[in-house]
Amino acid sequence: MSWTDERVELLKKLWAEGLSASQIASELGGITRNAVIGKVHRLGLSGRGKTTAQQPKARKPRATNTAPARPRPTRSVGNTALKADYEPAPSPVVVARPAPVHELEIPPEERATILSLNEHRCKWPIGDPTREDFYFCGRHKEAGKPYCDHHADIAYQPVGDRRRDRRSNKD
DNA sequence: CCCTGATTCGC
DNA sequence: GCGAATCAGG
Repeated sequence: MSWTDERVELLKKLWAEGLSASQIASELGGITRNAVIGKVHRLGLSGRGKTTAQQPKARKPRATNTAPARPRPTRSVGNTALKADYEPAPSPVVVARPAPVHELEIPPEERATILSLNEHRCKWPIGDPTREDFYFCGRHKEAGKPYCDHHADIAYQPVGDRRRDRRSNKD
């Protein structure tokens, strides 16, 4: 992708609005946060209020010449599997109905937004996806699974055997 | 570990 | 000009 006028404008706008580089990167799509930051600097609009002012410490040595020895294994961009990749429930037998927001509180620090959601966080949706206060469970889970143990339990109840102890019917 | 922006420098 | 790699920090 290239920096078309449109994309640059959007970048300026979002940056001005205070979005983080990674957020902007995902908004623009097909770009990494590094690209965004790099562009921001080139445009001369860095230093957006508060940031970690950096001091000219010992710069890194860097490869001294045409070093092809640089291992660069397809760096997977942070939050790749989001938005479009989101799957409600892989289970063919049970529909994981997002529970109402009330009764279902995950500590804010543990919640996952579209941006912090990753391979290690539970993708159980909480709340109404159309609302701003929507979020994902986000608790740590085993890699490879979509949900944390708790929510996996709910999502995978066998159809003919699902009504097990619903206790308080909380999430 | 997750994230943030800042900087360097090979391309 | 671009942006990955790296750095420094939260």
